[in-house]
Amino acid sequence: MSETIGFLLNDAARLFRRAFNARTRDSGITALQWRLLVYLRRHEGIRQGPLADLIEVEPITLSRMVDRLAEAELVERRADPTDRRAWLLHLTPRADALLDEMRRTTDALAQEATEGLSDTERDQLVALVGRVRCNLSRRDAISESAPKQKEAI
Amino acid sequence: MSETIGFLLNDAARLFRRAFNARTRDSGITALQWRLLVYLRRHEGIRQGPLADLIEVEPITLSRMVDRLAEAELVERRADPTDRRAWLLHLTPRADALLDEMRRTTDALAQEATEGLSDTERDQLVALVGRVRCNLSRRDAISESAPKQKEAI
DNA sequence: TGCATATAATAGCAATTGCTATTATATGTG
DNA sequence: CACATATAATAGCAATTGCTATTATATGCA
Repeated sequence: MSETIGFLLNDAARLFRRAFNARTRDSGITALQWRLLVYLRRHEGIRQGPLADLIEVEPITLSRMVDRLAEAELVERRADPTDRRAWLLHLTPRADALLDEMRRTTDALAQEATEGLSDTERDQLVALVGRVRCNLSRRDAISESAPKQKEAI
Repeated sequence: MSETIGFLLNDAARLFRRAFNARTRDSGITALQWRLLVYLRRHEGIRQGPLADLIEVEPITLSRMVDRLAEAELVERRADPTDRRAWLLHLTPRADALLDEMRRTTDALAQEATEGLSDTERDQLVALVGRVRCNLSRRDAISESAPKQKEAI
């Protein structure tokens, strides 16, 4: 009654991030960097701007994250042959190995998070949260188009 | 299959925060500050340290958040009569009014987030996410007790 | 009581993030 | 082709956060 679904989702997500960070502290990357790598694996060769949209940070923030990940030899910037302003991002073999390892961690964590839930309930949970995400991301796209227009002449 | 529940929860929570921030931009407070106020309403007269634990930021961070909220006349620090080191935190009437207004916003947002879900499905969602939160928060308490011990003599 | 230790809050510093402006390059239009 | 406008990425600055150290006060124990 006094707990909105938003509050609950945020709590659960924060606890998940915290548990993730506690388990991967020695790997040297954060939950946000992990997020970047996961999306990059799904979109090898993507440019910085679109990847910034995907992980929902500002382009300049992504640029600096990539600086650090390139320094750590997890991400590689390659020149875009079709546009000399742009970089194409690629994972290094080291990142692949790291992600495989992380995958085991997140699987174990997901298991712990859903302890006591039946298989059916797990499926329901994933389906329901997925629908919420879908609802919010549609809304988001709508409400975001407005601020993006310049102040009219 | 490639979406862990952690990823999903984080996506949904982030989209929720973003929608919240978009709708409350002119109120002048952020989602994190709102979180502080909500917990404070439930624990009027709490000290800074325990409140920092509740909203899961460092004590120094909470101290500075309270600086700003006191400046905005939303929170009031009162001396603790039983311990001269401590402050007791209280909401101002302004904060009460703000929270009531926010409540309408979050209710509407929760409605939008769960659009297309039946009442039963909504209840299931809240129950399932609640169980996940409970699982993770138990884990958390355990894994946190370890780092807290000093390096043994 | 007297002193070592614990606790509540805060300050200094470093790291990270976003806003705004800037640079380099691409694209559209006459 | 020439020039205005758009786009990809980055730099400067300000705000926020956490780590570590510090100050003031409280508590436990001889």
